[in-house]
Amino acid sequence: MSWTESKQNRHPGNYVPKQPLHIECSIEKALDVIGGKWSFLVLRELFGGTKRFGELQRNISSISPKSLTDTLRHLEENGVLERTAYPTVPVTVEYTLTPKGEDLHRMLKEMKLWAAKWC
Amino acid sequence: MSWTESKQNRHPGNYVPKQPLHIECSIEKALDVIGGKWSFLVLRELFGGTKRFGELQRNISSISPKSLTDTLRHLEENGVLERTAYPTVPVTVEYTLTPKGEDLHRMLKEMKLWAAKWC
DNA sequence: CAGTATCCCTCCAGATACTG
DNA sequence: CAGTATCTGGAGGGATACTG
Repeated sequence: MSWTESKQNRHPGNYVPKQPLHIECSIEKALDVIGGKWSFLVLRELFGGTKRFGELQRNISSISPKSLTDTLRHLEENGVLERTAYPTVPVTVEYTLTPKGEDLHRMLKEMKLWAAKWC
Repeated sequence: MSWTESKQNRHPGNYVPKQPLHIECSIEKALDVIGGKWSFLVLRELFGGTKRFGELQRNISSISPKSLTDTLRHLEENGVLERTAYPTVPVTVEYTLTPKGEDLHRMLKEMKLWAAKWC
């Protein structure tokens, strides 16, 4: 998908950090996961438990199916959620946070605390 | 600046959250501050102390003056850094984190911890 | 030195329509 | 139901040249 590629290009290759590389790389990775336009809204839904495609689409009312798919794929590729398809007719698909995804809660909480304090 | 407006539009108005509004609004605000393409690289420079425009431009080697200006303005508008101009010839301008900006450190640390654990 | 001012162009987001 | 396919506008960002 183009999103992944473009996000990786967000900081052009000729930037050479002077401090240990893993610092900003890891921050960049975290931003890559939650920084997308819809990512944290989807994550927020899933913190409330497993959800299906249609539920997500309804709860995040202005999202298009394309954007939702893109977001879900991106989150899945990053291992923060899991997609499960059941061979019913019609098909049933569920999205659930992985432990890695659940663990994002601490990060988001800090963001919330910061904003609560300063905004 | 168009950036500010566009960022505020990132979540279209017709999305109506079902849980307390301040939760995702605050997360959104935090993301608005650090989520920009260059934001956290600039912030990272400033965590190391006050810097001048030219220093920032040199240290973040691939950034254009336009993008650097945009990023600095955006951060200034959000109150995380302060711009100080000294009437020397030629002009001297310094950028320093505000307490609000310094306080972002906790957030970024959590992001780093998450990535260190899972990536 | 620390920016503006333009131009240009890529490329993603959203809308819409369609389908296994 | 849970997505793809396709088209599109317009913002975002780089390059370059210029300036108080």
